[in-house]
Amino acid sequence: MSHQKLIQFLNGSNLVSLATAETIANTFNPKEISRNNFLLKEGKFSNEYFFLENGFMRAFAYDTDGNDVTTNFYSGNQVVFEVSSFFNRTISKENILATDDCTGWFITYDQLNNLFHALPEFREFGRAVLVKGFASLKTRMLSMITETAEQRYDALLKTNPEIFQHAALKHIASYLGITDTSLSRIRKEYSKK
Amino acid sequence: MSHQKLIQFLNGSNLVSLATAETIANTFNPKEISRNNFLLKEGKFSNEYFFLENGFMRAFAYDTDGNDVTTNFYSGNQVVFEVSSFFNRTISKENILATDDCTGWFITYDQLNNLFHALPEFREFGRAVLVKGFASLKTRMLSMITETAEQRYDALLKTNPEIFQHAALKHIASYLGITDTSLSRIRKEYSKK
DNA sequence: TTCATTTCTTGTCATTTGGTAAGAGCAAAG
DNA sequence: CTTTGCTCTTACCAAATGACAAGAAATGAA
Repeated sequence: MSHQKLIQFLNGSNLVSLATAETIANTFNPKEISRNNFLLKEGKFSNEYFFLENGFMRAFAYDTDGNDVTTNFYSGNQVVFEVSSFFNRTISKENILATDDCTGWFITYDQLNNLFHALPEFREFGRAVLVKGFASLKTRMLSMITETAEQRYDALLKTNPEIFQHAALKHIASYLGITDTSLSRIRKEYSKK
Repeated sequence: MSHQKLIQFLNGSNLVSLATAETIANTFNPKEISRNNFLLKEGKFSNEYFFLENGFMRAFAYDTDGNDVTTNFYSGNQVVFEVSSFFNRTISKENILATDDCTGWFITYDQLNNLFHALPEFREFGRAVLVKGFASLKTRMLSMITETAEQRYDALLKTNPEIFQHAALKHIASYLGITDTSLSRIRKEYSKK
C-alpha cells in the first residue's frame, strides 16, 4: 500500500506543499475495516483521524425512541471522524460503520496535534477540513428548513449520487429527515417525471 | 471600556492562561453596533472575528423564494462571525444583524492568523470555538430530524430562554423550521399544559 | 438450494404543518 | 392623539408526512 492517494488529497487542497504532504503522510498508519465493522462505536472515544481511501461508511445515532438516524455518509477521499468526541476528548454518541470494505490511513489525536504544532500548513489543512464540514452541515440545515422532502431528495440524487449506490433507502430516508415510507412514495412520484 | 470580559472569556475556556489572554485581548479592537445595524451583510466578506460582550444578534439568510430564514441567535459572551465566509475568504450568503445595541471586540482575519501563528494556546481556543459551533449545529440537526416542532420549541425555551426575550416570534419560528402560524398554534397548545 | 430475515413498496387513515386571509394588539412616527 | 405598519393570533382548508399493517422483493445464512 502506498501513501499516494493521501499525498494527493493533502496536496490537492492547495494548502500543503508536496514535500510537506509527504512528511505528513508518513505519519499516517494504514487501516482496513471490513464491511459491517465499526470505525467508531458510541460510548467510545473517536481517536482516529481517518482518511478513507476506498470504501463507504455511514455515521448514525439513536434517537430517544431507539431509532437509527443516519447523520452522514462517507465515500472515498474524505476525512472521517466525529468532531466533538475527537477534539473534546469526550465519549461519542455516534457510530461510524463501514458498510463496504474500507481501506485508508489514520493518525491519533496526539499525532494530529504534534503535526499541527510542527507544521503550519497542516494546521491550515485541518482547519479547512473542519470548516468544510461545518459549511456543508449549515447548507443541509438550511435545506431542511426551506425545502420539501422531494426537493431534498432531488438535490441529494444530483450532488451525491454515489450514496444511492451504497446505502439502504431506509438509511437515506433518515438522513433526509423522513420515514422510509415517505421516501418510497417520493421516489414513486419522482419516477413518473 | 476594558478588556475584562474578553479576558475572562478567553481564560475561562481553560485553554488560555491569564497572561496569554491579556496578550490576545490587547489585539482586539472595540466595536459598537447599534440596533438594526449589520455586523455582516450578504455579498460581503465576514472579516471580523467578533466577541459579543453585550447585546443580541440574529443571523439569517434568504431562501430561493426570498423568505428570511433565521440561522442563529447570539447573546453575550459568544464569538460571532460566519465561518465559511471568514475562513474561506468567500462572500457571505448570510446576514448578521444587531437586534439590540451591541458592544464587543473584534480582530480581522489577518490578525487572527497572526495570533494563531504566534500563540498555540489561542489556536486551541480557536479550534474549540469551531468545534463547539459544529457540535451544537449537529445537535440541532438531529433534533430537526427526530423531534416534533413542539418538542423543539420546548427544548429551545428551556435551553435558550433569553432568545424569547429578544427575538420576534416569526424569527424564532424560522429558526425552528416552522411557519409563524404553526409556532402560534404550538404556543397556544403549550400554554394549556 | 431453501429458509429466514430484512428491505422496500403500497394502502389506509390520522396527524402535523403549510397557505391564505382576516382581525386584534402594539408600537413608532407624524 | 391618530394614523400607519408590523406582529401575532386565529380560522379554514389543503398538502405533506407519519403510523401501522400487509405483502412483495431482495438478501443472507444454513
